[in-house]
Amino acid sequence: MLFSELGLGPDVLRAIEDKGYTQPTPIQEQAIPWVLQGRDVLGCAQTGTGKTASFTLPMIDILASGRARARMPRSLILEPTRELAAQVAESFETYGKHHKLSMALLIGGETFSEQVKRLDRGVDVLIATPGRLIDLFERGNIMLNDIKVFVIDEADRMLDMGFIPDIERIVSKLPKIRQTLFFSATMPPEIRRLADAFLMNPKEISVAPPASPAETVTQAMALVHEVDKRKALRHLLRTEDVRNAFIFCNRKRDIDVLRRSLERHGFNAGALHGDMVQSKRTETLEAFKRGDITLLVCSDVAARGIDVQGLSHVFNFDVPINAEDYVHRIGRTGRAGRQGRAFMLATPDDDKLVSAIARLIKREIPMIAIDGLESAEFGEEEARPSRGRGGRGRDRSERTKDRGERAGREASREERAPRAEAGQREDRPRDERQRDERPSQPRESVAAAEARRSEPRRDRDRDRRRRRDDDDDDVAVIGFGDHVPSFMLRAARPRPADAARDTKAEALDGAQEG
DNA sequence: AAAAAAT
Repeated sequence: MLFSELGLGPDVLRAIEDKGYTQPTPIQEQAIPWVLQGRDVLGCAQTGTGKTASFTLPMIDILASGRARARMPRSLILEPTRELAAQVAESFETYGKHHKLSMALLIGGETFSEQVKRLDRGVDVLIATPGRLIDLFERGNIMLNDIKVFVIDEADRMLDMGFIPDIERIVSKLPKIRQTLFFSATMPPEIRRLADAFLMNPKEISVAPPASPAETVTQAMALVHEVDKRKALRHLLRTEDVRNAFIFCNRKRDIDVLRRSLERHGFNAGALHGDMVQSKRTETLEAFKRGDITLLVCSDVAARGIDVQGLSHVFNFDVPINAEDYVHRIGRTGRAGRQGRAFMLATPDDDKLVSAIARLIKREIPMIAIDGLESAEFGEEEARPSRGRGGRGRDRSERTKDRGERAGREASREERAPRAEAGQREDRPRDERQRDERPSQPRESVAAAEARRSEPRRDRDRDRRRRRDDDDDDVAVIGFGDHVPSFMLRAARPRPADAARDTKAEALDGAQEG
């Protein structure tokens, strides 16, 4: 089957040809003729199947043959993330280059004024993430009365992200008579219900997931101790022939730490996650696509759908919490028939997550050893320097139990005479002991006291992590020994209330407060 | 054990 047989107009075909494509993918082959006929489509397809072009190509054709009324937008595409929205906009630009269609990319994190200006000039296509679209609509900047083609992309992910109420609101502003294209990688009952509500007599299309990563991506996993992860990663980066790679972390706060660590060791790394300002996100992704940056340390914002041509490697610095995310992450490489390689660093604690992944992909991930690193074993206790005492030599259930009991002890102590149980204090880390030297506050409820107590502890841990990163990677800092720096006994950013209390406490020097 | 999205 060729693109030229699908009923697309000559200008779109020319753009496709310019791009060097002749054969449509299965989803394009199945969807395009129906979309051109004006039918609603319910498409079950993952990213990487050529789904985006399956709606942009016919939409360009439809829009080209129609006319805008009072310059109102005639089509709307909703995407779950800003990067995906930007990618769809690129697709419109690529395939619509022989047309005079105008579009607006309406995503958060960018200034309103540019988007509003564009809307005022009149656009044919809106490509948006839900939040910004609603915002602009409520400010009266968008008319949705003339939307003829509406696309919901990645519906299951929208569901995961809690966007469904937003989508329902948006749909309620659209004309009842319209064409709706609805795409989802999976069809759980809630998604099916949603589709029933939004679509009219849809043509259902389902394509096999893209060649499962198992076939085009060579996978491997190293089992290492938490403290050795960065070293293990560096070893892989040096021994593998890495052209460019995504390095996935589970937590945003770990991303920049890892990026800096890589940079210190001479790697060319950027970062991408949802807490960065949008301009930086865009800039970084562009630099990565150009090859100015070769390593991109990222969160799952980049796990799905982001298409970087010819990505050679994916590294899972952390084992993903959801098994499906593993498939999405490694699916960034080995695309379009190319070979890709995916490595994962697991720690002894990741036992269950790794088996869940193996179950999902129906195969074991081959285990490799890293030269010069002691390899770890599943089920082995993992040293947790950042937790202070109680990490080594005891298993997790014991530790958890201990923490629970300790919390209980402290709570009851708070209720009774706070200083009475000196004997038990030796069980606790020194910094906590010292905290107790402060005057107690009898009127504070137990819950409030616990909340107050746990807050500085979080800040302490954060500081400790920062310190570790400044140290040489190979040196694990375990606890503080006998010295507790005074700043550790305060919150890192004292709120005015805390500060006041602390000063007061010092002044009273142990006296009881009323 | 997390991340994604409006400000």
